Amino acid sequence: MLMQMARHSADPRFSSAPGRADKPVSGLKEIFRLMGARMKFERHNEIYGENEPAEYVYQVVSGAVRISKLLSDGRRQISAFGLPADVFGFDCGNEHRFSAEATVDAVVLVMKRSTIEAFAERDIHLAQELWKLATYELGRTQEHMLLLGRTNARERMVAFLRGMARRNHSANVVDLPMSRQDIADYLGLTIETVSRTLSALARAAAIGLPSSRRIVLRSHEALLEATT
Amino acid sequence: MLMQMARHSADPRFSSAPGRADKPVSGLKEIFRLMGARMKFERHNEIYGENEPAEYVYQVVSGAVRISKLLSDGRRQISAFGLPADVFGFDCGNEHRFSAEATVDAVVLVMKRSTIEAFAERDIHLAQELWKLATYELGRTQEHMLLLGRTNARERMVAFLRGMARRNHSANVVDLPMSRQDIADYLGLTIETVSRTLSALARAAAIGLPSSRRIVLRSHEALLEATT
DNA sequence: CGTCATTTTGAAGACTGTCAACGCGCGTGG
DNA sequence: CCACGCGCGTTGACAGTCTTCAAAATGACG
Repeated sequence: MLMQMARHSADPRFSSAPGRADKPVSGLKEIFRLMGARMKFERHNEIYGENEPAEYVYQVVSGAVRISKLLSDGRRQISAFGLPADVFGFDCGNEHRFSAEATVDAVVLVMKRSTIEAFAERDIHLAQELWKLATYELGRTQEHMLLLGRTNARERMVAFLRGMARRNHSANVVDLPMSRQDIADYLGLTIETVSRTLSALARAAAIGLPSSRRIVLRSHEALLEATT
Repeated sequence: MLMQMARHSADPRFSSAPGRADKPVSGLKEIFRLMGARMKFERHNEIYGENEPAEYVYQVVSGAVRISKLLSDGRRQISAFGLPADVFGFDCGNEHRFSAEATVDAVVLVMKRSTIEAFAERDIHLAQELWKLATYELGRTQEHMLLLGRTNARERMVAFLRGMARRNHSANVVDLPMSRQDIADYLGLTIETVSRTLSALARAAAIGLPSSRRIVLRSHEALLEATT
C-alpha cells in the first residue's frame, strides 16, 4: 500500500531537521535515496507476508510488485501494483495486513520503518507527507472500490489500461509488468474474462496486442465508448 | 450547507500542546469536542458533494452518513458508513473526491479543515494521529476491496452484518441506520439481491428479521458456514 | 383508512465463472 | 538443430449467480 505518491521535486538536503522546514520537499523519497538498502527480488518471490511484523518499508526502483490479500480458499485480491518510485509497506499496526510479492524481477530500496517514524517524530513536514500519502492512497483505493463494485469487465479493463498508460507516461504503449492472473486478481475477474475482454477490445480496434505483455491503446473513441 | 452552526467557544486547554502528551488521548476527537460546531442534517441531505472544496471536516455525533461516489449513469458505490464517533471529510486535495449524505437524521460536529491542519503543523502527535487514522482507513478500505472483488452475495452480507454488530457493540442485535439501497450500494449488489440474501439467511435460521431495519444474528455457526 | 415509499418476491435474461482443450513461446536437453 | 516439456495465454461450451423488469406486500404517516 501507500504507493503512487505525488511526484515532488526532490531537494538534495532533505529538511528533516526541525530548524529549517520551510520548503515542501519530498523528504520521504530523499530519505529512501540516502538511506535505503538495495534489494533484489526475483519474480513471484515474497517481499513480506500477511501477519508478518511490519518492520520495513519499501520503494520500488525497477520491476513491479503486487500488494495482495488471500482468502483461505485461494481467492486473491490485489489492491495495488507498485511501479518504480512507488512506496509501499506502511501498515497501521505492527503487522502487515497484506502481502507483497514481485510480479517480475524487481529491485527495491528497503528501510527500517522505525527509522522513518523516528524522523517523522521530529520532522513535522515528513509527518504531514506521510499523512498526505496515506490520504492519497485512500482516495485511489476508494476509486478502485467503485470499479470492483459497480462496473463490468470491459470498463474495468479499460480503466486498468488507462491507468497503466498514465503511470508509464508512455503515450499509448503499455508494457505490462504482470501476468494475466495478476490483472484478473486486481480487477476482480478471472483470467479467462481478462483474456476474452482484451481480445474483444482488439477486435473492436480499441487496442492492439503485439504481444501478450504489450498493449497499444489505439482508438481513444473506442475506449471511451467502451467505458460507457 | 453549513448554516445554522452554533459555535462552541474554544477551550484554551485542550491537550494538543506538545508538553503533555503522556496520555493516549485522541487529540483529534478532543479538538472536535471542544471546537466542533454542531450541525443537524435530515436524512438524504447532502453534507458535502463531489468536487466541492474540502473546507470542513466532520465527526458523527448521532445518526449515520454514507461516503459515496456516483457514476454518470447513476451507479453508486458507498465506500464507508460513518457511525457515531467516526471522523470523515479528510481528502487529499482541496476538493472532495466523494460526497457525504445523511442516511438517517444525523448530528455532526463540523470544523474548519484548516484549523486541524494548523494544529497538526505545530503538534507532531496530532499529525501522527491523522496519519494513523488515514492508514487505518486505508486498511479497512482494502479489506472491502477483497469483499467487492472476490466474494458472493451471502459472504458480503454476512461480513456487513458482522461489521455492523461489532461497531454497534451490541452483541447480536443490529439496528440498521440505512436503507436496503444503501446496503446494496455498499456491498456492490442490487437492492433485490440484498433483500433475497437476507431472506435466505433468515430461512437458514442464521438471522432473525423482527423488522426491516432490525436484524438479530442468531446462529454464529450458520453465519460462519455461510461465510465459507 | 388511503397514499406513498420501501421492501419483498417472482420470472426471465445477461454477464461472468467454470471446466476443458488448444495454441504459443521459450528454454532445455537429446 | 530440433523435439519436447512447461508455463502462460487464448478460445469454446455450458452453468451459475446476480441483475433486470415487474408486481405484490409491508409499513409509515397524515
